[in-house]
Amino acid sequence: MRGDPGYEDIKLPLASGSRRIHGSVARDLGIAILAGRYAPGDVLPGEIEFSEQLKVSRTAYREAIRILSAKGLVESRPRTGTRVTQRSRWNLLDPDILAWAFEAEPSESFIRDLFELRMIVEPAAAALAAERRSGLDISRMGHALEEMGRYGLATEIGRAADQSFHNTILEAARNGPLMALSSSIAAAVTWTTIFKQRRSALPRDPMPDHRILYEAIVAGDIEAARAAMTDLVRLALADTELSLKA
Amino acid sequence: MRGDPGYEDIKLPLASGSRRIHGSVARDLGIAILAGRYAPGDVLPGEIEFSEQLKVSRTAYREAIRILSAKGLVESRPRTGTRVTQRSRWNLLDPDILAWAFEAEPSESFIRDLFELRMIVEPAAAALAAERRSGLDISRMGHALEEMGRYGLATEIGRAADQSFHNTILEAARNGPLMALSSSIAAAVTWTTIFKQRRSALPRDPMPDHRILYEAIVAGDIEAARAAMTDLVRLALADTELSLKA
DNA sequence: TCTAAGTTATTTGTATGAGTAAAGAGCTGA
DNA sequence: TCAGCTCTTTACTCATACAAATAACTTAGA
Repeated sequence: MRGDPGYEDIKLPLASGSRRIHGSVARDLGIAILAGRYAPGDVLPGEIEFSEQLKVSRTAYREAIRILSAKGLVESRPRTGTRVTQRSRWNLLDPDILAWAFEAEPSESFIRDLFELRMIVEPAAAALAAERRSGLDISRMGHALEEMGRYGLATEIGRAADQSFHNTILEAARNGPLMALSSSIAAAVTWTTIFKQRRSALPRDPMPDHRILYEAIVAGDIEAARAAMTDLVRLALADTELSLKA
Repeated sequence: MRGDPGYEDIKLPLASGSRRIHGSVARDLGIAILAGRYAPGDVLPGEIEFSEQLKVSRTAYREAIRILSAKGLVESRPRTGTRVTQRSRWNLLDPDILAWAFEAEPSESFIRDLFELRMIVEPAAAALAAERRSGLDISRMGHALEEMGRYGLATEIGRAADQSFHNTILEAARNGPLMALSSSIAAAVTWTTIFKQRRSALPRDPMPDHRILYEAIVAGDIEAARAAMTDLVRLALADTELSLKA
């Protein structure tokens, strides 16, 4: 199923590959579902048969199914078996599901939907951050920005700084659920960034936009921060679309 | 822990109490964690000890832990045991977690955070819906609105219509991740609505605001839809704050 | 013939016990 | 002081048996 090299080599910050068997099985099945190899409504083979087929114990298999069930991908009942639920019941913002979706070659429309959501959420978060940021937030963002400038997005450490920059903004917004949402999206952004890097070098220097955003938040200028983040996401979308077509 | 009657009597649309043991244990522990009875960093008792204490088999207990782990609440490793993760790693937008949070008497700040997120997401969703709605969407919304007017929010069927109304808007926005986000929030909204109802009758007729929103979406007026939804959420927040203080 | 109650068979759910593998703690030697 | 080893605790995996739930079937009664 995955003769495709390259993915495994990328070290994710929170991928938590979790080499445990139940984790691997959940991951494999999750990817298969998101890839459409099991469609909503499909009934999986029975526990005994399927676990034998996967060469794992029934216990491990069942724990994998519990994981998928917790994320809304499947639903099991006695007698009827375990079936894939309707797509509308999937927790598409779950970090694992997003990661799996990107491993399964996400559709272009899915990526566009994610960017649409970013365009809604992140400017608002930036605005809140400009309103509520503390001195600590500012210094952290400054540090991240500096590292980002020094190493660039082509390096692991540079991407980590980018993530840290965005993450600090979301922390500064002081909103737990919003933070959770952003973490998920951030994971997806990481993947799209990697996508971009895999095709070609980034065609544009991302630093100026980041600096404008940073200045706006430091100044506490709410509307400027909102506008700067809007631009930033828009440009990221443009880059992504470019690399998808390329 | 909960001598407080009333919760169990409320029939939720998708509560899916799932009377299976692993589900109950996950629910109980999840509520305990969200209530702060187990704090981030705390280590749970060992599998054997804890499962005996809970009077369930290790199998069922472990499946419960897998569920919590899938939602980011806990993390288990050999030798270290199972510990509650940092709050920032929790999937606060997971429908189950939101439900558990409300069972655990959510803090006022948490509710405010949720409304803040609604204020960001739902007006944008309404705007998208005004842009993309189909005839089917319109007729569904109209039907829901009518039922809502007929039965009122004090009845089960009326609340279902309210949910259906909002749900259709989010469907009309044609964005999977946004839809998933909204479903989670919708669940929370259900709870806050019930909260409101428990204290006192709703002090204000919600229908006019809903009708204005409906008309805007039907007319395809993007900005009007955005504004109408903004008002609607703002009023809902005001009502909720009122009933929290009462 | 149709309906409703009861029965059966199939599938997931729960329990238990044995053994494996991972990872922190402590020891040992340089 | 520190690198490496052993030890021990803990979750992880496996196999097996049995229980519970429920869709499908069967049968009794009208």
